[in-house]
Amino acid sequence: MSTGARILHADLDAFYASVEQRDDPRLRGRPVIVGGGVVLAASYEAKAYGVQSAMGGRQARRLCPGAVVVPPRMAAYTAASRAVFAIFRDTTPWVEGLSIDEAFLDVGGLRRLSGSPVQIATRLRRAVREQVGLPITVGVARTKFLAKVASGVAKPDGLLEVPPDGELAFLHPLPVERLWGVGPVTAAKLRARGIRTVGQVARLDVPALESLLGVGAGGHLHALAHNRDPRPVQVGRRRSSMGAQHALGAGPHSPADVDATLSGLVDRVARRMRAAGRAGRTVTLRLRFADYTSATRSRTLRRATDRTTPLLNTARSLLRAAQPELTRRGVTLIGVAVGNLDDAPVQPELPFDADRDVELDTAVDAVRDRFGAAALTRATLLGRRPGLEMPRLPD
DNA sequence: TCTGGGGTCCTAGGACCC
DNA sequence: TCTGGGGTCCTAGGACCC
Repeated sequence: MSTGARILHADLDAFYASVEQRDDPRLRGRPVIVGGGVVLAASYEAKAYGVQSAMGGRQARRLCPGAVVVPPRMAAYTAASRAVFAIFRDTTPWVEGLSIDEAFLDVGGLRRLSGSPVQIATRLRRAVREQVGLPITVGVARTKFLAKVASGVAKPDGLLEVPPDGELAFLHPLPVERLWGVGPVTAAKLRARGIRTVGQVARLDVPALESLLGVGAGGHLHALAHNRDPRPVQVGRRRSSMGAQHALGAGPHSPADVDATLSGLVDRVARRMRAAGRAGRTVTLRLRFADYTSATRSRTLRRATDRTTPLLNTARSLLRAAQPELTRRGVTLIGVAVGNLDDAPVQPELPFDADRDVELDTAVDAVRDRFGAAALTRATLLGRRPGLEMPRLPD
């Protein structure tokens, strides 16, 4: 068992923009911005001018007037992502996808077969370049967290290994913003205490960090600063929610307009769920108001569904309840997400399942014996266990 | 700096169960 | 009649990531 660096974090560089440059030679070497109203991705030539993801389009154009702005082509990005992930899975069966353009790979058991992790990473980068035509950066380390930090430091088109005996020397000089999980809010709180580097975080004790950031975040950050990250690479993770949202203009928007938008969103999500063979139980309505505050309203159904009608009815009912607030505060964004997605989407018809019946009967009897609860019916038990669907009830 | 669209994870209180 | 503790589920909000 190797305890050395064995985790790869592979991350495509400026993914959408790189696909555009690959497919249109005229864009190569030029600053490219993907997206219209907002920057979805910027090529490294554009980033040199200060253009960043999530930046407003107007500001981006001001920073980089020479940029070529292209609309997104999601189908092309999806196809490129599939090709790259095929190379990942060709490298090792232990692949944990994080998003459309990055993944963790555990190559710890492959030394004899494929060479050292750095050799494997080198070949992986070459394969992605030659077969898909895209630049990719790989971080190599003993933990997922450190591999992710390493790829961030090595970008773009780089490869960086953090050797196990050099972990803290690598980590501690870095600015806290490099830590995965430290965003603007946490960074500002730390900065207010004069804490700028990971090493400074590491010198704080847990109670100090917890009082500053809360119990969860404080403990988490303390562990990361000391490079404690026991999480294994997880294969076959599935998403737990699917959603769609749409930013409306400044408004005002009539209830009919909002409802039409809502219908379109629910329809889109429901179609995607059916295409993916997933069903869900929790419908969440997301709202953003004119002052950019936001709110969510959710309701959990008794049974999972992938049907448009019940999902839309639920979303509409949440919307109706929030209507006064919408009118008063002015709605600027509306979103719908379905969560609690089934783990077992392919649910064969269940005309009869003796094992389940016996299991339930036994459970009900045991509860009755112990609590003498005459009111405790089989139905209440079923209601508490949504995954368990009974085709028939006794009595 | 006036901000899209897709997600994950965490926290906290209340209801409810055992 | 009052009391205790552990656990899960639901809802809402928030931080963060790409």
